[in-house]
Amino acid sequence: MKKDLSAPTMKDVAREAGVALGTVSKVVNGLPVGEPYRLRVEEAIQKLNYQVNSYAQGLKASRTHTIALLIPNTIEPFFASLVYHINLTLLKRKYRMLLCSTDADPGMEQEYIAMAQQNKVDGIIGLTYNPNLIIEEGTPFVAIDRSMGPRISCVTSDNFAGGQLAAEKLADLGCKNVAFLRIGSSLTNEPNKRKAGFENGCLSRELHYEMKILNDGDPYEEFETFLKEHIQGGKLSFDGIFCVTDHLAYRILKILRKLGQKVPEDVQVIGFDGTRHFGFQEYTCSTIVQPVSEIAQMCVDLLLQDNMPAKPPLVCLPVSYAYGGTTLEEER
Amino acid sequence: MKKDLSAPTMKDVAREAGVALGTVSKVVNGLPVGEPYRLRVEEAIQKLNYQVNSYAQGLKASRTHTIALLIPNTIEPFFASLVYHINLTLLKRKYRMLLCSTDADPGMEQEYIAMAQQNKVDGIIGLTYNPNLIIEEGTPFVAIDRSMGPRISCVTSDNFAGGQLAAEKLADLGCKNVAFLRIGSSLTNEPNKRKAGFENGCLSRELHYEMKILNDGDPYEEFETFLKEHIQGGKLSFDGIFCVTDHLAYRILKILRKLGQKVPEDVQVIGFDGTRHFGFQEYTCSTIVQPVSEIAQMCVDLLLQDNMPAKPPLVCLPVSYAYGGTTLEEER
DNA sequence: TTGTATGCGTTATCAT
DNA sequence: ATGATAACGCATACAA
Repeated sequence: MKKDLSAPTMKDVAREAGVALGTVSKVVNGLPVGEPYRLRVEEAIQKLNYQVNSYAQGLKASRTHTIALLIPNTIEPFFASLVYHINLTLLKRKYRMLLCSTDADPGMEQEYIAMAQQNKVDGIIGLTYNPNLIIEEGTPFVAIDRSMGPRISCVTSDNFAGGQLAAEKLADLGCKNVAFLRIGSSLTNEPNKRKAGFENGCLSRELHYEMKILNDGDPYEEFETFLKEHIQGGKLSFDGIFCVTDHLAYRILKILRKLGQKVPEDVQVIGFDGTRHFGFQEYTCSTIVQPVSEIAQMCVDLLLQDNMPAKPPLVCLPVSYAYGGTTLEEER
Repeated sequence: MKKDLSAPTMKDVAREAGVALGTVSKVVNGLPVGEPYRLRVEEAIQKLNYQVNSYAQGLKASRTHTIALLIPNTIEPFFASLVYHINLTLLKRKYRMLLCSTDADPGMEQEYIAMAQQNKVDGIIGLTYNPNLIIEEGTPFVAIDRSMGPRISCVTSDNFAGGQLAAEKLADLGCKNVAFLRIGSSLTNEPNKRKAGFENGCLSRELHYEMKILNDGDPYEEFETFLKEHIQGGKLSFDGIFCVTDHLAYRILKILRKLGQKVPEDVQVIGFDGTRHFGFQEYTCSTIVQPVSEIAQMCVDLLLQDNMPAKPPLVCLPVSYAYGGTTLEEER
């Protein structure tokens, strides 16, 4: 018996089965083939433990059944969840995922794109921060949370509606004077619309509001200072706070605790994202939940263009409110 | 000018630069080439925006610079952190990562291995649960947290030492009667040694302990029952609890709160993993921290066998204790 | 040192 | 329907 140092190839299978190379290829790809032939080939495949070589396939067909996902990291809950759901969606379609964790570094993002292109991926899904990212004409690309020009679809939550919903919820829950807190990149991106939505919601419900907006790198202490300034005789003038992310809400909750404010009795807090403890447990705070699974599905659908009408420039998916302990319970 | 529907190849570059194919190959791979040639080739590469085709490379060289990572999901913090750090380590070595999220499903794990093999990965890193996982002889494999036979290296934290450390910490912090709580798969794996380590630590410090061990699927309520049974007149008989993971600790903390027990005043709690809020914030509880970055590095080193002596069957990396609010502060 | 030729494993286009 | 043969883009042994 011959020891195979390398894996068996179609040629080996063909020889074993006593048929021609082309026949084996057809069997492997499920093309019509005479029944007796098919049987013999399948037998040979079993016997030799043959597996197709995706690299040879990809070289020939220039379709690799692989996509690249560019994401800042896999650790922050929202990103982690995106990765998980995109992976799941791809798996159903028998696609592989090349994970590209970029740390939100513009240079790294660009490098990873080059890598993906060299790797002949069938497409790229990217949650990126580089405003000047160069994507070659021929590479299908779907962006998450950031519009990147007309050629590229962008998938995102309905951030405006989410902000609005937060305002309405706070109003429904009895708030009279609320605050919007934000920290994040100064780049224009879709999540920025949460602010406008919130303002809109406050206006339509005649809810008084103030805003405190920081940029990445600004010290969180400014929030503490801001809140302190609004405390008179131990009482915070706000009875509701909308934080642009659950992550921020977490930090604000800590500050509030430190300042002796009770949540939700003294002040109610709503975050954004739908982050859960340990991924699958309770919400970390009352929150506007992003439809991560739907976002994942939409990205993949758009990228692979199955039964997709055209290439919509911007797809906004509906968000929902979830109680997470930092608001008063719904009256019912 | 010819419109390229497909990307330029080495042949195009060679023609553009007026040199032979082989010369271009050498330039691309950094092999010695006459300076004037090199210049012209590099110019042509710039001009045509040439990129190597990894698939052609891989087919020829049967090295793909790609590894597959099998992991249950990317959502639970410990897994998410592993993915992140492994990705980082691979990037430094210019390796790509095929992410395989298995949901800890034995069938899926096996399928993903076949996929990885078809994709000619240079190796696989796997945190898997299938006790009968079949890995072909020729595929380099490094396991995390589970020994998989003599041929395969396993990388893990020093779980035994971690358990022991937890016991010692509790003793140092004044505990007299402690409990060990565990839930998880009944499969034998490395983290199971936490129990033995804890027992050992208790014994050597003459610390009285009890255990409550559940298996996956058992209802968490049993922990609540267990704890209730140990409350006499509102007072819990345990003054320290070691939970096998931070995740479990989180749930136990909720139960303790419900039962009116104050942490850390009435009872101190130590978890395992080193989970942080939102990935980068404070620890979710006082905990035994796994050296995730080192684990990642070790896995990759072992897999790629650079300056690695032999193939050690089991590598245990040192853990450390971190204060996270659920124990009394260290006296100093 | 540079150029040429062959083959990697597959698919697809042909005749048969 | 089946079988031979030519690409796919690159690396490399070998000839120049």
